[in-house]
Amino acid sequence: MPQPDDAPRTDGTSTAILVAVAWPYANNHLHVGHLAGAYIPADVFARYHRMRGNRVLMVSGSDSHGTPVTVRAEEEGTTPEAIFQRYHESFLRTFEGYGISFDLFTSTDTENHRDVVQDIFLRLLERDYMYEAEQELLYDPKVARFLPDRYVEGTCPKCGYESARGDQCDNCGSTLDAVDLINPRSRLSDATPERRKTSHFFLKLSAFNDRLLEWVESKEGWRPHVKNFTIGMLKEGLHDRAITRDLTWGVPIPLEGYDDKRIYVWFEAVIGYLSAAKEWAASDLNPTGDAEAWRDWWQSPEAGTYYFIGKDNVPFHTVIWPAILMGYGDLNLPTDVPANQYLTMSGAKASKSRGGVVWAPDALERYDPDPMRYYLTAAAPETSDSDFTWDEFVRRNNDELVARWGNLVNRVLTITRRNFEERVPEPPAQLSEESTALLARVDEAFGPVGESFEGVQLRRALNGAMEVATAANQYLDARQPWVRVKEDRDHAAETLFVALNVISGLASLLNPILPFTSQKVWTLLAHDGEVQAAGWQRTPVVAGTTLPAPEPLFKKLDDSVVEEEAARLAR
RNA sequence: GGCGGGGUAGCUCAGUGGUAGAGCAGCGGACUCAUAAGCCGUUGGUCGGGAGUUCAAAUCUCCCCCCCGCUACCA
Repeated sequence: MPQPDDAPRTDGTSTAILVAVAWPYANNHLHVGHLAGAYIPADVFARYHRMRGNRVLMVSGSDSHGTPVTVRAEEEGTTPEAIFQRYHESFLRTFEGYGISFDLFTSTDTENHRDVVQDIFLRLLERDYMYEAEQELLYDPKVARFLPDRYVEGTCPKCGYESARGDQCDNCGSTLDAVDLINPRSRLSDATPERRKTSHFFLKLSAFNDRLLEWVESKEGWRPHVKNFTIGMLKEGLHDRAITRDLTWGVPIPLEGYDDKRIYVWFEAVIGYLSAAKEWAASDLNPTGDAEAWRDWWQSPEAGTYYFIGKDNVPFHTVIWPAILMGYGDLNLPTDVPANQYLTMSGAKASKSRGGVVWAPDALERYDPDPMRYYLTAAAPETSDSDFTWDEFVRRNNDELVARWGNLVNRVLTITRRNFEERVPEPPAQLSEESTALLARVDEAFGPVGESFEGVQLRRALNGAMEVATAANQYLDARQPWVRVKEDRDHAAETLFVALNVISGLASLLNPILPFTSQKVWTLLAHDGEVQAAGWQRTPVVAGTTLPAPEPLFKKLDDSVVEEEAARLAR
């Protein structure tokens, strides 16, 4: 059977890698925090594995269901479908613009997803991992809807704070139960909520507690905050959770007599990873035409499955989703969940609801995707919250991309073309020691840089590649080809030949992070095809090749950008 | 409150037992091919505080202080 990804391999093996990325909630545009937290790391990881010749399937989709979508629709006097559709399209444009290379970006609003969810629901019910039970919840009679705890406000029974939310008091920090609030009122209508009994399906999470704990404790290499947080949760003990709600917008329950209830998003959305893989396999996007191809990623024991999410999503991916998978059976559990922490905006937490957000589509109107990808990778919140500042963006763009890397390419190509009839010069039969050492340096970098990408230590990978660019600049300064070309042409020829080869290696090393400009470098070196298809290795630059005229890879940004963006943020 | 992450040079951060590191900023220098970019040298830290283990601790243990997040019927 032909493989969906037939890129060359460097080590003779090809592994199925599922790159599963958080499902954005379709109630607003994406901001740079989303890009840094999930989409860019996922894409960098996926592109690296494609270069390695692995079969990558990268999927996600819009989360179309949920109370906020419904509420927003009512505010705007439109339908949840219309809200979801608007932002789904925005997401697709954003991904295209930033080069986020999904194999499929679908949504939870598909028949396929409904079928997959209902299949899982029924099997878990059949296996006694679900049960029906009655519970008492708050109901808003004015809008005729049961209220999530968050949508109830009232006086905190512990501290007397008058605007406590149903789930937690912002004043004293206590965790609350909405039915305990004094003078409760609905945030949807200001009506006084009433208690009503309602029946729901519960997922028996408690049944998976021990298995989950054993599984997580066996995981090596997980980020400390992900692993420790999960273990802590499991040691405290899981409680069963209702997975249905009294709603009409969502996946219907596949049983008679539940027309006014829906399967709730937190159970249903994570299933999207599986339904998206199935949708992809059955679609024209799958070059093999084999609708069962999804099994390569979900059932093969050699496959790797990686989930790129923000830290607020950790419990759903390290506890609930694995529990569902265990209950259903015969499906791979997550290999790793490299959740990122938060990206703050000049010190403040990025938030869709509050201001101070850099919107992803907006930023792309003023800046190129690669500098954004570079900065958001270099400053990614991998181990702790990190801060986005325009000052740092401008500095990294100017000092690192323009001055160190872009200028390296530009200066080498310019000197070469001017002095060697626009061709790659012929090196001597025997390279000097320093030339051999530099070529070895770039070739050997593929090892550790690759390992860093595999371990989702993207900042480390980026630094590993950029150090090679520094070494190349040092080499050039030491050998001064612009001087030697006048007195010892062979010496300069060797220098430039080696430098061009190092640049070729760097284009590949940086391609996962900088796909647009790496391809540009590829073209400037007169290589054929795509850098990605050349594999995870340096592609030799051949003497005698005619080189096209270079043009700058990156634009230098003026410091005034910092004030302009600050003014924009303040609006 | 509980749990988790973090507190290392002016700034952003790397570094999990063996004589404190990078980039930027600052200072000095040589060069001039290149988007006035690149290169060399250099100033600068009692590694949050305290105690302990060890021949040796930023790195392990305990206590304390500070910042951030999570606390699952919001996703």
